[in-house]
Amino acid sequence: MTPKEKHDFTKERLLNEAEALFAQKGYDAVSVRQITAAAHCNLAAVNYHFGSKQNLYLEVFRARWVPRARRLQEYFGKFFAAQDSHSPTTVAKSLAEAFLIGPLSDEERQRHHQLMARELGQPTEAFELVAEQVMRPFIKGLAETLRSFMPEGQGEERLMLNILSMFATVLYFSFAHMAVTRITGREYDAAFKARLVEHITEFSVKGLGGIEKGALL
Amino acid sequence: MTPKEKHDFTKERLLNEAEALFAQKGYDAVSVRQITAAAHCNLAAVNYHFGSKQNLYLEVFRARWVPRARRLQEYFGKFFAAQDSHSPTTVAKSLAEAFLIGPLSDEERQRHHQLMARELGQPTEAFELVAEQVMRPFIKGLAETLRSFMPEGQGEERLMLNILSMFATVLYFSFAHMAVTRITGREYDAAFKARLVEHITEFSVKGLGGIEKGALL
DNA sequence: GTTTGTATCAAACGATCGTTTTAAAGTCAA
DNA sequence: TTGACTTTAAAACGATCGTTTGATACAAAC
Repeated sequence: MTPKEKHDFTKERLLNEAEALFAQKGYDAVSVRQITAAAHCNLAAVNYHFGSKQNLYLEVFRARWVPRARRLQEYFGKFFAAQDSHSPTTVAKSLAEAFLIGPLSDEERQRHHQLMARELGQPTEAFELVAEQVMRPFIKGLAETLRSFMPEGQGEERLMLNILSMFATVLYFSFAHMAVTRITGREYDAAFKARLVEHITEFSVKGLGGIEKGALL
Repeated sequence: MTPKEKHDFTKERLLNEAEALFAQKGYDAVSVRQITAAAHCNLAAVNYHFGSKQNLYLEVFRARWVPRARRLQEYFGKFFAAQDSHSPTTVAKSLAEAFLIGPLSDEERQRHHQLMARELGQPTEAFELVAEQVMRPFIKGLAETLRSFMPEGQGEERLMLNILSMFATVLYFSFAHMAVTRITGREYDAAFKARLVEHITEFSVKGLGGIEKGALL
């Protein structure tokens, strides 16, 4: 194994372990020593490869979180396009499907949403990255899609609130995974996740459906 | 000022400042020195009055969070009782009203929801306290109220999911305050908060309304 | 006036933090 | 084989962490 390959592997192991630990415990609760121990490398590796702990955190978003978010958005796009009809309901269903089942493993999904939730509650420099490169374009696209189902020039703000509420619900059932399990007594097996998709779709339809052409109010 | 009074004041200042800092930055990101500096008392005061930093955190929930949650629930109960008719819609409206406007100052509300969000994402011993003493009884009461509007013996799980989704939405718009402002460009003034209550009520009605007797599906 | 108990204080404890240094091990080109 | 360069390693840096100690101030009890 060449040094360059070893280098790359070490760097990637650090990114993986760092992301898992940051998602699980938060930035301050994780030490560089924990990360390097989990990645089976030397303590100094973080500062050698990333310059600082803070920059490793940012790189986790640049190299892991943002690409994964793009994969999620792609999955959503394809799932939505595959629906035989398009309406606010199918938008909601596709979103729930992508974010709660989708292409990610359970562990990956929870990492993803926990990191997002931490940045939502206490934005750092990483939030700028995520907001500009991922959230804004995706929300903009969603809004354009949904706008075609509503009367013209009406309720741009309402549209935004509904989109945010959908994300809120989806995010909640991922990042509060453990708490939901403890409150409801239900495990997150395939059946329950499918049930959640159904629920979130239905729950979201009113907000979106209220802006559907000719929908009953 | 007697020692006992001085003691009490110090202890309460510690609880106040600790809660604010824990909510704002999280447990690990706050040092005992920061807390005692903010409370204008000696470093040793935390261990003298509370035994440890960890126990101070727990005491924040016992002495501050839980009582405030009870005030919120009382406010909800009175607001709901004051409605001239009762339906899933008025339940949703009362919840949004209590949690987004209600009896709390903006700062208090954000503290409250940020602490809750942190425990939801990463439950500690404090979550047991909150779940048993606050969440379970409140959710149980809500479920009983809502059950009277739905067909018998149907959708107990659906009821739970809808209640959780309502809390998810309400929580989101409080704890992600800063992020929502940066994404939407809207400040959380009185007008926007009233708009949020209206939105959340409407957004939640489908899930709850779907179980309303004779509701249109 | 002495004792008792409570609260606060400065100071220091050992442990751990993020980071830096210095040396060693390795590959690759010349 | 030499020299340049990249990566890993052990050790130590100063700073800060949560906690403990011992002294001091002071009101209340006797």
